[in-house]
Amino acid sequence: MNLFTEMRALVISALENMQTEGTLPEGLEFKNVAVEPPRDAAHGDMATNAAMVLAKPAKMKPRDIAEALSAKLTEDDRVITAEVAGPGFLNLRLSPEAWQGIVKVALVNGAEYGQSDMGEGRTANVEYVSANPTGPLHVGHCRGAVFGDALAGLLEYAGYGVTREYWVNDAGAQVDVLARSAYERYREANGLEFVVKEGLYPGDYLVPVGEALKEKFGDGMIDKPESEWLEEFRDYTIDEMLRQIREDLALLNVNMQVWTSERSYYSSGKIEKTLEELKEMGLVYRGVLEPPKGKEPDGWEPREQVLFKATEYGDDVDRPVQKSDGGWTYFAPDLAYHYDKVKRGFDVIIDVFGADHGGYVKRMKAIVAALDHEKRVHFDIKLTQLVKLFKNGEPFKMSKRAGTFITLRDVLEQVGPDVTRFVMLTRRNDAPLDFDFEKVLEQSKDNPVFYVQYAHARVCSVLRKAAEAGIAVDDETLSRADLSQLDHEAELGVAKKLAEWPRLVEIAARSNEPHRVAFYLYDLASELHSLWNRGNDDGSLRFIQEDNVATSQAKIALARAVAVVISAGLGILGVTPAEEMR
RNA sequence: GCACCCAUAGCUCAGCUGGAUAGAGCGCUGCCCUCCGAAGGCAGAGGCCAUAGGUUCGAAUCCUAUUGGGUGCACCA
Repeated sequence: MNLFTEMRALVISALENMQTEGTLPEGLEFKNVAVEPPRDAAHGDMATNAAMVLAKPAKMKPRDIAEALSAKLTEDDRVITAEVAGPGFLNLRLSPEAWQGIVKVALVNGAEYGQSDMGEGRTANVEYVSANPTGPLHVGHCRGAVFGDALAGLLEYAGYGVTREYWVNDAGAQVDVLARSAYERYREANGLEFVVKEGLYPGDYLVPVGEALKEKFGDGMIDKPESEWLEEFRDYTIDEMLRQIREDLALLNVNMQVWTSERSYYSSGKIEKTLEELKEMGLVYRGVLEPPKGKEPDGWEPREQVLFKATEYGDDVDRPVQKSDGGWTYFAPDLAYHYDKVKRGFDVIIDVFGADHGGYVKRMKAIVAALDHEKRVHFDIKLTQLVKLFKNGEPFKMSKRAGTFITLRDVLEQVGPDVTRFVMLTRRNDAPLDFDFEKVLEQSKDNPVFYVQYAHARVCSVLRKAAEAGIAVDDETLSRADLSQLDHEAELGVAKKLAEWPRLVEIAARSNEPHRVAFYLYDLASELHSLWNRGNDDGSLRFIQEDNVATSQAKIALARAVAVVISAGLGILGVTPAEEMR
């Protein structure tokens, strides 16, 4: 239940009513009529722009429409006043009962309060992390992982059937490099000196791999040519890297449903098929690209390649799919993969990339635009900006050579998954994020993670205290409490915030912005803390009222409803709510 | 050179796909602990939303240009 959409429905039906009465002309479009919370609470509880939106098409003055509409709306029990204001806004003030009803709805529906049906059962594919399996995940991957996972959770909550997917770049030159790097560690495990070779991965994370390879092959591969060991070393090392990646993600509570292997595309013929189809559409040709102006790469020379006509769909240049030696470029499997996602029937496809891959957005969009023949798919790409690490306010420089390279696992071991996840979402995805190892663990009001967790824990504390005092506080009982006692403006304020929750979910889901959930939870927590603090001065605002079970239950119901929403919201973000703070 | 992202209080950032007098935290100023949790609370000051145009009833939000910052730019993934 969404009180805002209900009130919008009320406004629409009032407008239709006016049409049948002849006070408003027929044939108007109500699409842009909105009912929103006002920016300033002094303006009332909700505001509608109906009069302003309709004034022009109806050829009427906004105020005339607003006044007629006002008379209609106040006939409803829930609407106390509907005042015309400003350029033609209609400010609604709702009855206390309307807000008290929200508390009950939240308690009855529990974790489902706020769930939306805007997805209407449509399916969404969210691809994220997709880091190359050539090493452990680092903090940069972490943000993408958290963002993608929270976005997936958000879309689920909004009624989509969500697939979480990881694209494994297990093909191409990089994994051969990985195999050669593992080979050097294998030699080392066999007692030979380890030398850092140009172009190989020097990281010591391959040391155990080298040892495992020694277990497997003994010293038999030491002097063998590459052709004898490359394939087996590569497969083993990739598997091992993927195992670690899976493990790290699991520690972060990220669990992918589908892992799609790039290599499988090479053998399946999917790349050829996709290109064949594009060729039939006239979107593939042999040609020579112009060198980029202003910044000519070293050793540039004109070369004939097979190109995808990405410019046809908004890209800046056409993109090579086949190298001059006949091999596929990295772009070719991407083409086939995205076509595959389209063909798998998803209604929504989302790629989550790091900001350093921003240059790929246009070509990816070109792919989907070209291959989504029915123009059915909603395709979006979200970029996550860099994470800057700090320790006690001091910038923390990462360096592989100095051994200060921070892996995802380092972060999780120091900070834990809940804090990590929440902090990563306290900033818009396209804004850089500062992550301070000390500050994120600080237990103070300045730390949003703590602030939200604390609000939840406080409610749990009230429930425990009330139960000790012999007051029944199960949700069933609370939902039947006499909520009309929640008549104080501070209490209604909390209820009003709760009423915004379903609306917030839809806004966040529509824009694919899970950070909005985190900010909302902060605001909601703030409402609860504020009410709590007022209880310090004004005893009648405390949740537990001595010797008055009925009143206590009403007030506790409000608190519990807050906890229900915080819990649901944290659930979307993949964060466990705290029962108590220690 | 081109493309994409960004620019909002002294600082760090929100801002509802165009709504009213632009918000929060930190910092600053002033008050406040006999209290279901003061690891705080309440209040106040603080703004030309980078700049200049445009679109319209209405712009931080959309368009164009400019300035300043980040990222990326064929035969690597």
